[in-house]
This record gives sequence, structure tokens and C-alpha cells, in this order.
Amino acid sequence: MKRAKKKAFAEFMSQRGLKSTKQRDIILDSFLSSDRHLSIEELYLKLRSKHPNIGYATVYRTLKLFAEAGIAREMQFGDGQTRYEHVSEGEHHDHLVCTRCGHIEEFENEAIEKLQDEVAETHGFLIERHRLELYGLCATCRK
Amino acid sequence: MKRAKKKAFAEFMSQRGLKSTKQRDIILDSFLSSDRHLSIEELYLKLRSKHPNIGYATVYRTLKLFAEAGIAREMQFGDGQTRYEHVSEGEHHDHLVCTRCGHIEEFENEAIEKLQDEVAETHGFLIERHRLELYGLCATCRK
DNA sequence: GCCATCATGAAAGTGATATCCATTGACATT
DNA sequence: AATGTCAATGGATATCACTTTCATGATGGC
Repeated sequence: MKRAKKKAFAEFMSQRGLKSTKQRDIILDSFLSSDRHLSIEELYLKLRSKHPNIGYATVYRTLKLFAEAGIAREMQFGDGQTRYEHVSEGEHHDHLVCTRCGHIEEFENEAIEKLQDEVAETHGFLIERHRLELYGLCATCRK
Repeated sequence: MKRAKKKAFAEFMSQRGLKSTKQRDIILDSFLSSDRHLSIEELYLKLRSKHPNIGYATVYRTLKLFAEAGIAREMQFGDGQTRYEHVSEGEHHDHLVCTRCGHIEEFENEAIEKLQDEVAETHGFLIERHRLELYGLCATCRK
């Protein structure tokens, strides 16, 4: 999985005539071995301890690049920060966001997607993508 | 409906010991007689022509106040601006957002909500609120 | 190794939101 | 109607999370 994404990214880079650099390798490694919903700042801080010479702008640009390469997706959960989540080929999921601890869980539900399609149809609407987020308290924070 | 909201807002204000002012009255009127998904800037510009002496900060603070009073709700549709929509007692709806013209339609679907509750339950999650947005092309833009 | 390009990082720029502060206004009390 | 008190206003400034600039440093095809 990590290997597949590294390969996908390498291909994307060479297709676009972009260069491979130490920083990009480090950021990719760190991103792939992270929690699935990191903000730029979180990833930057995580890297900072081991690689104090990597700048914020590089992390920012590299994450954008991941998104363009299709191995990451930009997401907004309303806390004012853009988060990047891992993308797996053909997979889609929605989110449970804990309003207390910020923990984000994922889920998939075919039945909901089907109902969404029906709603769209009755409005003559053509769905490109959707977002469904349930905000509340996670199992841990309920206690 | 407008009357009910004005009353609700007046009650909220007196409960909190806040004052009624010309500006707040004007902004409330303008908000209530507007499209359902205005940004701060849109409302400010709309007011500007008739009431050039109302400041941006006042519009900003007053909309926040509406949200606290429960007559408006802050929404993000990913265009980088917070929009305020009207809230009706006990009503909830989701959105169809046109990615071409920006048009926003609303819909309600009991069956989807029910499935959401089921998802939450299987995760031990307690839902406070949710957001469901379908992005794509509206009927008009499809042509 | 040379060199045209691309990449980097510190710093400056943006745009939307949030706050500050001197002045004004609302309203309960004389 | 005048006063006192505290909230409200609005212009200006600050903040926050990006986003871009630019001088310097790497990369990789020759």
C-alpha cells in the first residue's frame, strides 16, 4: 500500500518533469506513516523535530502535490484547517468527527449513497461528489 | 415567519441584557428578506447602498449574534466564505450545491437521517449534528 | 562537470475573520 | 429632560491559515 503510493507518486512526478528531492521523500514517508487526517501544520510539526531544516512552505507545496498526484485529498472539517487524507483507488468514505477530542473515524454506507442518488435524481441534479460528516461525541468521549 | 424570528431575537436580546439598535434592526430585516445563504460580505454590500454608515464589523458581529440566538446558522460550502442560512424551529435540511453557478438547493430525507443514526450507533458515536452536501451540476447547468 | 530547470525556505503578501478602542447611543433612574 | 452606566458602533488594526515571491541551492540530462 505504501509502496504502491510511492510508485504512483514517482510516476506522476516523472510525467510532469518534476524532480525527486530529499524533502519530498521525507514528507511522503511521514505522510504515509501518519494518521489519516493531518493538517499541514501537524505534519510540519511532526517533521520539525527530526528535520528542522524543512520549511513550512515545502510541506504545504508537497501536500498540494500529493493531492494533484491523487494520493491525498484535501478536506475541511470546519476547524479552520485544511486536512489531508490518504486516498485509496476507487474507495470512498464519510466521516464521524468528534467535537470534543477531534478524533476522526471513517465509515462507508452503500444504502446512504443510493438514497443520495435518488435525491439528486428528483432534483434533476448530477452529483460529482458529496460530503457527509456526522459531528458529535466519539465512544471514548461519551464516558 | 419573519415576525416569529424577530420576536425570538428580541427575546434573546433582552434575556442577555443586550440593546436594540437601529443597525441591528436594519440588518435583521435585510437578512430575513434575503436569499437563504448569504455571506457576510454579500449582506454588507446589500446594506451599503441604503445604509452606507453601517460598518462591516457590525454586520459581522450581528450575524454571529443571530447564530447565537438560533435564528441563523453558519455554513461552509468550500468557497472560502462563511454563509449564514435561516434556521426554522425544529427544521433540518441538507444541500445540493451547484459547482458551476453556485446555486444552493435544500432537501430533506428522513431515510438518510435514519441510516446515519444507525451508523453512529454501530460506532458508539453520539450525533450532535451533521452535514450532508451533494456537489455537482444543477438542472439548469446540465443543459 | 556543466547548466538549464526545478526546488527550497525565509519572508512578505492575501483574504477572510476577529478584536481594539475612542466615540456614540440606549435606557433605567432621577 | 438631564444624568450615569454600560453596551454598541465603525474605522483601524491584528490574527490566522494559507499562498506567493525571490534569492539561493539541488537535480539530472548532456
